[in-house]
Amino acid sequence: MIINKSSPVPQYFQLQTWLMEQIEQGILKHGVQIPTEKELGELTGLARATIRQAVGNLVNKGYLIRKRRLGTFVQDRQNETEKRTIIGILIPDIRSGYAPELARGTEDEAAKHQHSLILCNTDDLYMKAEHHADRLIKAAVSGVILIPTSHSYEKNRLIIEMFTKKDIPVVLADRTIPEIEIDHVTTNNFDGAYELTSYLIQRGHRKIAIILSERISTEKERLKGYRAALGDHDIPSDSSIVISDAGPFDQEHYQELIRGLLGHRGDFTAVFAGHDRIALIVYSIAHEMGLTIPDDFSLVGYDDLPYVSIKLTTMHQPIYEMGQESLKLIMSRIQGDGVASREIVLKAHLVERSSVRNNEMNL
Amino acid sequence: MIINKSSPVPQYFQLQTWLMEQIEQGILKHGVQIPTEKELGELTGLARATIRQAVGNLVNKGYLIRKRRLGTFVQDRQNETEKRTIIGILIPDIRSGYAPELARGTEDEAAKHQHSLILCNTDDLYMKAEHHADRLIKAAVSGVILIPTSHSYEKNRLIIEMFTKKDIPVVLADRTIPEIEIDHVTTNNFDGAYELTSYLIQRGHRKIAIILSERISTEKERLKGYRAALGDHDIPSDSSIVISDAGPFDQEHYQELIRGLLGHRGDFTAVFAGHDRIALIVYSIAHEMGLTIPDDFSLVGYDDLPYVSIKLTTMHQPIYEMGQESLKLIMSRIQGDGVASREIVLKAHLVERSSVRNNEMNL
DNA sequence: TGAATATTTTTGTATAGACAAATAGACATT
DNA sequence: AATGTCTATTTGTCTATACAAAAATATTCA
Repeated sequence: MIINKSSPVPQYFQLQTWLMEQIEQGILKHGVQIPTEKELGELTGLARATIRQAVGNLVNKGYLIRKRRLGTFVQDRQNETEKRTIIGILIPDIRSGYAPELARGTEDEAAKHQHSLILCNTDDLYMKAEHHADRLIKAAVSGVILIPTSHSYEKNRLIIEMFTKKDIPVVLADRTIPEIEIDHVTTNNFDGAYELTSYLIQRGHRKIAIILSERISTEKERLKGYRAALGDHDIPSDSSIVISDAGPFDQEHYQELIRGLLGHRGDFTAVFAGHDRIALIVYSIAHEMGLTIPDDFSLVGYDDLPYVSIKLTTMHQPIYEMGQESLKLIMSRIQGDGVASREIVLKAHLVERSSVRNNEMNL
Repeated sequence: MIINKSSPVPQYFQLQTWLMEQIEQGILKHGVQIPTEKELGELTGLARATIRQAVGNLVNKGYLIRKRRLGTFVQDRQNETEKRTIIGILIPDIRSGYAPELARGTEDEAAKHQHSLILCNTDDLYMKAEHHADRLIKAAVSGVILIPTSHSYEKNRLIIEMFTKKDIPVVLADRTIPEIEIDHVTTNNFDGAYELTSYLIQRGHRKIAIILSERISTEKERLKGYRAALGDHDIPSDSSIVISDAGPFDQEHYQELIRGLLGHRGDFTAVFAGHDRIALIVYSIAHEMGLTIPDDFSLVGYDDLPYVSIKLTTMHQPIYEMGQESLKLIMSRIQGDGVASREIVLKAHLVERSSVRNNEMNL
């Protein structure tokens, strides 16, 4: 190693750069002693003060550590990675649906890995999501769990790119985005809806109404499962009792749709609500109209939300586990897994309560 | 300023300390030029290299900034505060009760102030709380919102001290801790319970059962309000229908207690549930036993939890606002408000639904 | 053998002096 | 008025030297 005395770059800086390269290229590894100041003096022909300046700067930056009488040693710069122990979660609203359960599963798993969780509510708005993404990047999160919004796939992609540009791994939870290679965790929505629909059919229901929003990937799958089950049982689909474009969840809008549906009750004997919150609205509207469940019609939901006080037969989704698995994927990416994007599909299972009437004898 | 040449503490360190004190005591303010190296040399009698070492260290630490030809200036250490834009929230369980609403209010307000929110679930366990506190401190949060656990005031204090030792402001939300000077936000639990009890009395109820846990500060206040209302209406308290030591919320335990209470139904015409989750259990146990509300007995709750599908008359607590106000208190502390500890009391209001029967004619 | 002591090495602290580089501000030039 | 040049000042870089302090190692002594 030669110091260029005529270079405009300071000699201490030349030495400092040289040492840093050695460390970063792994030539000088953690714990290894670098030459003593005297030796460096002989090597470079520089005065000890100059050498001290170079080494001192690297000590300040955390690359080296000096030990009196023993020498100067290479330090593992674990500080940086140690500081970055935060994961972000972008969720539409922590108050709604399964969000608390998901957040809890994620946080518990994060805690196991000594990580913290930053909670961001997007309200399905691009502006808010962007704003949060910006701050998450500034906070140097080491990974992000995203529940894609139902509004625009394009916008979701933009958000994802904000992170991937900075090499921050992203995992999608529950919902997916088409045509994008990214780790994601879902449940078997098709199979679940198939099972749930078959359950209704087995209990003698042939006129099964359904209400959900096709625009959301999970509900789209459920609609497919519903149709497949009907088809396999040779039941023709009746489009008048299929509301598949209900749009993103909006209390009032759904109330209206459901009032409309319950208006011509002769057309169905059971209602498949796209998820439990829809089922709750169906229940309350039915109550309003003086109808009782399952006597006047049967009702099933999807999710198995906690703290639901009605006896709703529904598909239990392993939301807590979804949070856990999402975080595990993030952790494996953080630890440098370079494998292709992975998909984890968890299994939902039917929870039988008492919102479905057995109509078999009526057949 | 005199350097003690015979002191065992290095002279550069003496100078460095002196300069730092000047800055931290505000004698040398942001932007002010400190004496030039030459002047410091004359002042202290030290060699320039020694002075450079002292000043250099402070430059490294970010206290000073050197400008060639111009001199050395005091730097506002805003980097740190700029990076620290994270608030922690310690909550028993994000899934339960009003936690999501509180988290949402907090997060929205934090976003307004360009801050992020780290969510920590403690499960009311000291071990978990300590663990989270540790990591929040390492993550350099600039403030913490704590929902005290019901288990032990001592333990809560320990957690608070972990933060205050590091000058991290703490705000208590909802529940309070006695004998501790700290910012907190609550609702008027006494007045609310008084109003709610009076409401029942006005509707002809004189035998009002209550179930809650006195160990939780909020519920203790509610019990007092309940008793005050009874007293003011000259209704003697019947201890056989007062369950005030139900302990921290535990689904199964409460189910048992409520089954016991509903066993001797002649003793009361209304039940005051300490909070909505208790009310939901009362409702479902009543349902199990074939009782209907409000026909067989009346029921009121406290909280006004969202997504409750029964028509429960209850006190609406401004939980979202509580989250907002808590965060505002934190922000004012961050901005250096040194005032004495503050208490914000928000107002709850009665939400009349249909779980209370008007018994007035029966009197 | 084991404890006390001395030696040696390496970083830590400190001095004195020199020239380089940047630049605000004064001054000169176009 | 705009631009270029000079100057003084301050920090930036660098050398050479000296003694201090810590600590591993060798040596001495009881």
